[in-house]
Amino acid sequence: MEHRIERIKKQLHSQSYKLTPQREATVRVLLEREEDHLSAEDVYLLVKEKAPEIGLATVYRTLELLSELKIVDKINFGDGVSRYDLRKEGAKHFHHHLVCVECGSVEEIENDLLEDVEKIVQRDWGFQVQDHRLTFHGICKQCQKSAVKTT
Amino acid sequence: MEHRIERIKKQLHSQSYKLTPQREATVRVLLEREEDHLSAEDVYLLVKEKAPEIGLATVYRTLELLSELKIVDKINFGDGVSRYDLRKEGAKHFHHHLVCVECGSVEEIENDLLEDVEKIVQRDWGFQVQDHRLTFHGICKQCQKSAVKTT
DNA sequence: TATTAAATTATAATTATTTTAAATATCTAC
DNA sequence: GTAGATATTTAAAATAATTATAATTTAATA
Repeated sequence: MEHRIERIKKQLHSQSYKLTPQREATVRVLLEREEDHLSAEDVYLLVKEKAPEIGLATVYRTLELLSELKIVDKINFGDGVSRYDLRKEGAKHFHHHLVCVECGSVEEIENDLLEDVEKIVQRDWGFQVQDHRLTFHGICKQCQKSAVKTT
Repeated sequence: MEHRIERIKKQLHSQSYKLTPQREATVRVLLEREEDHLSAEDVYLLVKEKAPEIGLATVYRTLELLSELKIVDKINFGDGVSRYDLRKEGAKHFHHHLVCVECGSVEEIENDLLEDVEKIVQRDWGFQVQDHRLTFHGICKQCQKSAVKTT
């Protein structure tokens, strides 16, 4: 954890941004809840536990900054709020998501399943791919099981 | 065009929804601008030309309804507004998008590039895929050309 | 063509996010 | 260690997107 904070501190400094206590608290929340997909409001409430004086606008600004630096990815699952997802260390690509339309759970897929597809896009459409967003909507394992039970 | 409106009318009636002039005007705008990715506001302004008395809330409700009936797909490119994209007739899957980070243009890919990937997700993650959202971010053909020129 | 449930209008309310200006704090260089 | 320049935060207000409300109107059916 401390190691990752140090790294982020360096990333900020290299662009002459400062690591303020508010920013550090925000990053810590993101690290602690790495598996989740928190909205700005969610992050705000959690950061408030560490740094009660922080304002919501600061959280928004911090998340925006981390997003620019590619430390977090901003995603939207269509529910009206932006969510922020920490990039895995050393990950070349943004990971994919499985959103269950029954229970709303969100699972992550680390494997890069799009290598071939990106090659095709590059070759056949002449589009120089930099990043992607891939989300599947469907029924998760758990909900499939429950559906069988109740049938 | 008239044929597609008729079909949509039947789809509405089959769920006991009415095809009001406002809804028809909205659908016509979507048909006329099939290649675009209009926001609710965009649609509203265009519909107003045909039906000046329409309210923005009605446009939102209509788009929401069309979305439920799978006549349009609601997408979000991360710019804070939802966009509405007419489903191609007979398309089994939602098409993909290429968003240029330089000029903001959005290109559509009709081909289903995810068949294999969906099989893998189904098999290895036990996730029953119903739909997907795939967007690539990068540099479009035109912007690549201009970049070469200015270098 | 009268009926009835569904839909629309206009307005207000919510929710998410961003901006502003004044006050404060971080990091660098000394 | 500390001053100073600059970045950052705070708090509040503004903006933007979307949804809800209640009264009025209208589309489709019999």
